[in-house]
Amino acid sequence: MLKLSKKTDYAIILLCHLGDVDAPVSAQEIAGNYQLPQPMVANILKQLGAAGLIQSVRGQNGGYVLARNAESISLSDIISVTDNPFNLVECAHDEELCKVHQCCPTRQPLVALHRSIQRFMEDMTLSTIISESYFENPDAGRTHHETNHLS
Amino acid sequence: MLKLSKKTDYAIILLCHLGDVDAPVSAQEIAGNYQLPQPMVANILKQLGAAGLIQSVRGQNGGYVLARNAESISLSDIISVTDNPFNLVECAHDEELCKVHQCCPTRQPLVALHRSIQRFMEDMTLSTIISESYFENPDAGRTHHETNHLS
DNA sequence: TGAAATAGTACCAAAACAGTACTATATTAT
DNA sequence: ATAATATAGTACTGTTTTGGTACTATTTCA
Repeated sequence: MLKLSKKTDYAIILLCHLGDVDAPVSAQEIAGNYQLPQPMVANILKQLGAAGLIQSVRGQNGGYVLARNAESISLSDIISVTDNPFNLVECAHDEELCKVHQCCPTRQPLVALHRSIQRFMEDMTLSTIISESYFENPDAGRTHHETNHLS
Repeated sequence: MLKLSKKTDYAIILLCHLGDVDAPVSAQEIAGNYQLPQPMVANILKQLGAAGLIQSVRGQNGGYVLARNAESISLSDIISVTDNPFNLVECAHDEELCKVHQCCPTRQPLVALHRSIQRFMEDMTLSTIISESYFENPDAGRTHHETNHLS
């Protein structure tokens, strides 16, 4: 349906948080902070860790920190982990998958759209996201940031 | 999962075909021509008709024709019918849906991505799609265009 | 040694997707 | 007239994806 999954939405929130803090942050801490389901958050963090976007610190007082600096993590990287590799159309990556790419009316423009989105997501880094997120409201300093997001 | 549905993929193919022909074309004819499931094609055409993108001609020798010229039908129009109105993120359309838009780290960049995609889809018209589709292969003149498309 | 973390899976319910089927109605050719 | 060929409208269904939970094992620190 051409929309991002909640997993991706959550992942961006988690990574933004990690990008703002130096010490390891635990799944529980983040889940509580944003009122997100704790097991979901834990699972997403595991996935992000397995993908190498974040690094884990095990044991008590453990948690997660960014594995690389926020400038080098793109929206595309995140979506690849939580939403599968981006594929607006199958044939965008492998021409062979479309048996009739020579005469297919949809291929050309859809691949163009795919590339346009792809490029946007590659240029949009975590640090950009963090710097663009605005906290201008009076409650910005509170501990809890309720989030009610993607469908 | 950030991909287009088959319905949308099919719809584009159908509309491209209608844009190339003047006389009404039946669901059966198109289904046979592109090797697509006939009931699916029929349903999509009904939906496109109900949405006002195409006009129906009932009775024998009936079928469908474009309701407006191909320049005035955008990819956005098509997707609205077959994929629901485009909503990368819920809050892109109604700020009130996000209880905490003031402090939500994802809102700003995701709305930017949403608008970027939206704009592309509005600028991409059916006539552009038709003119950009290439038929340079030797079989282009054949009656049947097999299509094996989106997942 | 116990508490608090992550690691790795496996599982499940609900929603969306892809496709089918059925009944009714309209138009045309014979 | 009437049979054939269309659309109109809608309801149904199996499969896949999504969103979320649960469980067991391992690591680390106090």
